[in-house]
Amino acid sequence: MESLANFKRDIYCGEPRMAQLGQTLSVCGWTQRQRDLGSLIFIDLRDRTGILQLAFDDETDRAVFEKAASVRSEFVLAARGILRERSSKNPDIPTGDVELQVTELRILAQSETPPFEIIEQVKAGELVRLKHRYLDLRRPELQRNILLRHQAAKVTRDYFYENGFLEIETPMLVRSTPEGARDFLVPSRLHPGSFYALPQSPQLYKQLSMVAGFDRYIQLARCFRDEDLRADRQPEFTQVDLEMSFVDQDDVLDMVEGYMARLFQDILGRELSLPFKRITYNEAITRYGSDKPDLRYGMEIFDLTDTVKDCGFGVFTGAIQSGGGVRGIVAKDAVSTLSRKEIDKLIEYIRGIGGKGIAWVRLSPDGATSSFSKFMTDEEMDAIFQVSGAETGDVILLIADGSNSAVLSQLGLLRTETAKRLGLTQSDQMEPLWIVEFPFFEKNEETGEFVPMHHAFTAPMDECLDYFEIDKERVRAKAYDLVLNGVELSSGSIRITDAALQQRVFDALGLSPEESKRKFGFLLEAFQYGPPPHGGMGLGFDRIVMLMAGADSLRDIIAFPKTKDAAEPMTDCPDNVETEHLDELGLALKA
RNA sequence: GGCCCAGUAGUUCAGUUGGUUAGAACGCCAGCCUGUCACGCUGGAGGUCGACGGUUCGAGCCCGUUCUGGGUCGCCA
Repeated sequence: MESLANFKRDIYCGEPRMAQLGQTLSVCGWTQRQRDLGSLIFIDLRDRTGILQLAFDDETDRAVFEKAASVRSEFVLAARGILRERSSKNPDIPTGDVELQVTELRILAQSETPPFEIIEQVKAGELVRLKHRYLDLRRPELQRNILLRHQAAKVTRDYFYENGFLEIETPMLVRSTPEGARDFLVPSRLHPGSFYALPQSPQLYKQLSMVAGFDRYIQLARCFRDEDLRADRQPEFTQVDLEMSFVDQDDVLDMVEGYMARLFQDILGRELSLPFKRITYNEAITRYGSDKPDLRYGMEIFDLTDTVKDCGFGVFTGAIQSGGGVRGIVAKDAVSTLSRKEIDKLIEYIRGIGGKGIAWVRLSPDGATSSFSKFMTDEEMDAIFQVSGAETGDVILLIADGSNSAVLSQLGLLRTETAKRLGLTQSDQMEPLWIVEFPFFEKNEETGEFVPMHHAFTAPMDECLDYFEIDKERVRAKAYDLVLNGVELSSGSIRITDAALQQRVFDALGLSPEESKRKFGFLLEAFQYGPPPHGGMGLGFDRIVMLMAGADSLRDIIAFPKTKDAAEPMTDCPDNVETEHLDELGLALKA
């Protein structure tokens, strides 16, 4: 190992060009590859900007040459030399016209042979890469993603700062709230038996910042939720959290649309056309069976309930008689992709999510085949074709269930799954969409209780105030979600600032005055001192970066992510702690 | 918590109806090589077949349990 003394890097590996020919340059980096041709050695030196070829030949000092011969993959080198033109050029890399004829070489660090190759098209599995995350991060793909994330963070701050937002840090140690997701708890040493929670979002603090008069707040906030993971869900994540005073819904949506447009323009050079489409929650559910539909493809849901209510197929009539219905989607030009075997897989998928099955029609050019036509008259089948709008080459997929909401949610998932199988989700089109007019209440199917769909401080729509006590399911909220290509990117709302209205909400939720005071007293108290009308939202920064990077998983755009069960293989976290440590916290583990 | 998929050399994988000494590619090590850039050529090393138990004369292969990783539903803004 050699020292860096009296060596000063003056250029990154990815930068040298023909313009610098003849100059003496100093570079530092990692050995991508060493090629020893006998009396000629090449080393590809890599840093975060790219690769530069170092050349050693008979003009090289013998000791330097032998040192170059000893270099192996991922050795850290400092090299000084003269930039010269290559005799045979490499058009595949930006520095491919030049190479550094090395006169001085230092091996700053050696390296074990890495457990996997540091290359773009890595073949190693997730686990081995996560165990050596610092090596995986050296790969160009992850280097690009982390750089992209950095740029996105910068554009985010630029945009909101330019629009008068203040960045305010909110606490990481907060009061636990029983609502919503599970909290990560942090035991308090100074208050044995008491716990902090890590914030699920800075919701209450940003509202208090509005009461404090900061008017516009922004934070790239770390948030924590102790729930099961998915490809697009990590236990800790970053939210572009914002709140604005003296605004109504449209002001917030406009501000966020401007942000998204700026982000995509500045970073990807892509134009998002404004304003974004808006549809209501009810419309989204009826047309797409989802509150986060992917609009890159159609496949809208149609209703066959009336058409088949008197047909001879018991599955259909049975569902309708028990209060449900029959609806379906048409997969355009899918007859070759959706063979009977493939449809069987879809049926299996539907059963996996609690459905009973799929009734289908394949309209192949040499005649239609169907799982249920033998129960139907020709006229009834024609009516189905009519309503569905299906044509030759299409496949009709139908779901019948005794509950309409089950029909719709199954079709929503089936629509997504079918699109995946048809390759419709490969498109790099961007289809942003606002979902507005969310229901205020959501009925818990098990307990029958009404809970807020968003949260208890969400303002109801003005025209819904009359239904609060008489028809809860009819109350809609000034709550909105931003969806991009089927991914929920953000949600927000206008907040309640009127004490009397807030009390009506608590009453409707069955929260006693004592209970609401105990849980949210500080907020209610603050609202007695002149709260400005305000609203805002929280955008999933990780998901936005994921979409911009074209990544399939959040793990690809977070430097040090967790695995599916919220562990980190590299540091073996979480881990046990010493008994003394627990004692100090007044904690004991269950045997 | 449910369902599905995967686990064999450092890595990615193959491994026949259960049958002798478990293979390939890349990587690694050594030698040769003056224009390579996924250098080339020659040779070599490298395995608790995730773990435990069972069936069998005999298990990488069959059965059970379990661990690990991934996807998904529930859950979750």
